[in-house]
Amino acid sequence: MEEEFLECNILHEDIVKKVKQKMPEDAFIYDLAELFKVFADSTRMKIIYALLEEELCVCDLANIVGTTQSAISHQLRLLKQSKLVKFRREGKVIFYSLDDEHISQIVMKGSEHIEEL
Amino acid sequence: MEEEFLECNILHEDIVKKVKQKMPEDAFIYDLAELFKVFADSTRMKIIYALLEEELCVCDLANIVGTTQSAISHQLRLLKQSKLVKFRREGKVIFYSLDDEHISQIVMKGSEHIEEL
DNA sequence: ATTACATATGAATATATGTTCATATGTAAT
DNA sequence: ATTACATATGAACATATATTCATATGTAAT
Repeated sequence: MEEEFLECNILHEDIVKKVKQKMPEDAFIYDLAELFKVFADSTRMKIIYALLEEELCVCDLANIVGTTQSAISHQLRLLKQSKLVKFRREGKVIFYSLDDEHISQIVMKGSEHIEEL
Repeated sequence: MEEEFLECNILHEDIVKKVKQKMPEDAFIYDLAELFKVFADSTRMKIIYALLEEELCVCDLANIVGTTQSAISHQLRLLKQSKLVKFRREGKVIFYSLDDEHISQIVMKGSEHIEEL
């Protein structure tokens, strides 16, 4: 017959306090999640794997990944915004390549986890 | 006046062929993207950071993360499905903890990238 | 058995996100 | 200037996903 709305009491107050102190800032967590979002799509992951091998133009990427030029171009924009790829122009063709050594490390750690399942 | 719909010719055939051979299977890429999806949400990232410190129950997680018990519970289900957390029951309380050493490594690599921007 | 409470879960809603289509931009060649 | 083509981009659409709300389940205590 209780009329309370106790969503959730703290069960272990000291532990909660301790963990809260060690938590990173919200903005940091947000940025980190944003970074992992880039890896969280199979089209982008294919692009990344392709670029791990070779500097590639948009058109070749579309062929390798198996989708349209437009889709690749949209995804490259996200990768650019996250500073994961860089590019250079050569006439009409634009070549993309990976911009950061962490990328392969992140991908490798992820694939280790997958392979051990 | 051309009536062709050349979406995208292969520009560098030899390179495309070479990179294609080195590409992982689609299923692997898909699984990898699925894994990174788990890290690609700030609520789950907060849960992960909290669990890096300490084994925690759902209720305490809700307080630390700053959301409802239900939201935490839903997210823990995803983390369970990806084999990233394990749990043990102690009476009414269920304690969650990280299930894999790769998790901290993946998070650390990601945060290195963030911090260098 | 009934009450309390920690957790789980289904359905609904709102929002985010990827692809497609049409079109624009930029560069080179004629 | 005009044509060709590699790439970029805006809008529309479809799908995925996170949270909320209500409610169910499981455990312990009375």
